Amino acid sequence: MKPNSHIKIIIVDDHDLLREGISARLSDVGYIEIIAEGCNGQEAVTLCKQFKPDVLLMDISMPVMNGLEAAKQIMETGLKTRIIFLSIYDDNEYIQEALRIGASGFVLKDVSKPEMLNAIRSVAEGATYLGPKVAASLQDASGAQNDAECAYGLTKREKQVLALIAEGHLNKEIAYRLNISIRTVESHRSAIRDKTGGGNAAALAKIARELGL
Amino acid sequence: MKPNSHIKIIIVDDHDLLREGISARLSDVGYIEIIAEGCNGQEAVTLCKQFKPDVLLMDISMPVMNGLEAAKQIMETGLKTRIIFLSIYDDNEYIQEALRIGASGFVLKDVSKPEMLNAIRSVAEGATYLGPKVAASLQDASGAQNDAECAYGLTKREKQVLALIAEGHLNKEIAYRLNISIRTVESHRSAIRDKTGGGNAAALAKIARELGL
DNA sequence: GCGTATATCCGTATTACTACTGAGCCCTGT
DNA sequence: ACAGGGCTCAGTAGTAATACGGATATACGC
Repeated sequence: MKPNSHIKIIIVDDHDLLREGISARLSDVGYIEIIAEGCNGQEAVTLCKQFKPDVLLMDISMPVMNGLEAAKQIMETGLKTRIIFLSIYDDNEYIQEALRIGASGFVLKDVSKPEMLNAIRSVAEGATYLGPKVAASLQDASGAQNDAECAYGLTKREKQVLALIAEGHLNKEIAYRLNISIRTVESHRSAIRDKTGGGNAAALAKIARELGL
Repeated sequence: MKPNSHIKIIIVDDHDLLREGISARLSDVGYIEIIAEGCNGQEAVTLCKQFKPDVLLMDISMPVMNGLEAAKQIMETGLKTRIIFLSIYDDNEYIQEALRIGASGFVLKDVSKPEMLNAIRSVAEGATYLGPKVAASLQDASGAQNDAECAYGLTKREKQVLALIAEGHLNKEIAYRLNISIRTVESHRSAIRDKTGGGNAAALAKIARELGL
C-alpha cells in the first residue's frame, strides 16, 4: 500500500449514529474511500467478499453475527482485508481473542481522529495497531500476571517445584534436580495442591501455565 | 503526546553504521529529536534514566546486555519511555517475548522511512505498533499451530482426549465425558504417549499447550 | 475383497502419585 | 527466647496411571 494510493474501507457497526460519525470523519480524508457499510457480522462477511476492501472497521458486539465470528470467517476466505476492531470495551479477553483470530488493529470507540487515521494507515501498510488504552490494558494484564506469581501464597520452593512439575518431570527427577528427597517433593506437591486446589499433575501444569511458569 | 510536540528519542544499537543511518533518517523530521545514542543494553538503561526519552529505538542482540534484558529493567524503573525493538530477525519467540516484557513496537531493520515514522508516532501516542513483516510472522505462527494440531500423527479422538488430559481431568472423568470406558481412555492415553514421547500427565499437558490445546 | 487405521474394550503387574500423620532444623521477627 | 513459617524427611495406606499383553468392530482406500 503506497502512501498516495486509496485505502478502501468498509464500516460495520450496528449503531447507525456511530457508523455515520465514522463515515463523516473519514469522508474528507483524501486517501480514504468508504466503499460500503453494514450493520452486523453477516453483512461484514458478505460485503468483504463482494468489495474486497483494504480495511474493515468493525464493532465486536453486534446482532445476528458478532464481529469476532465474522472476522474468523473473513480470515478463512483468504482475502487480504485487514480488520480493525472498534470496541467500547478494553477487555483483555476480547483483545487477545481478536488478535488470535488475526485482527490487525484494535481501538476503542473514543479514539481521536488522528489516532484513527494512524491506525488505518498502519494496518493498510500491513502493520498491527493497538490503540493507547488497548495497549495499556494488555500491559495491565501482564502486570497482573506478575503479581499472580505470588498468588495462592506459594513459597519460592513450591513455585520451583511447581515449575518442574509443569515441565513434566517425575517426583524422582525433581528430587534429584533440587537435591532433596522424594518425600520432600511430595510434601511440596501436597502443599501446592492444598493451596491451589489443583488435582493431578496436568491440573497443576495448567495452574503453573496461568502463573507464567 | 500532542501531534505538534516533540518526540524525544534515544537510539541504541551496537552497529555504528546502522545507528548513524537511523539518526540521519530521523534528523530532518521536525517533530523528532534525537537526544542520545548508545551501543548496548546497559547504556540503554543508563541513558533512559538520565534523559527520560519518549521513545527508545533499540536493537535486541547487543553485547554486554541484550535489548530484552534492558527493556525489562527500563520497564521496572516506571519510566514512561516506550520501547521499539529494531531487529533483523522476525523470530516469533523474540517478538512475543518483547511484547510480554512490555515493548510498544517491533519493526525489522529493513523498515521504510514512512513506516518507521508511523511506528514512532504510534507508540509515542501510546499505541502498539508491529511492522508488516512482524505482524505477518506472528500470524504465520498461529497458522503453523493450526497445522501442528495434526502433528505427531494424533487422531481426532486422541487430540480430544489429550485436550481433556491437559485440562487436568482424570481418566475416569474423561471416560464419563466421552461416554467410553476408562480402559479406552487408557488406550488413547497410551497411544498419545507413544506418538508424542510424553511421559506423565504434566508432560502431556505441556505438549497439548504447544499444540494449542 | 483385503489390508490398514481407528476406535473400542479387557487382564495383570508395576510404578507413580495422593492422603493422612508426625517430626526435626533453620531463619526471622517480636 | 520464643513463635511461626518454611524446608526438610518419614510411615502407612490407598488410588491413579503406566507397561505389558490381547481382542473385536468399523470404516476407508486400493
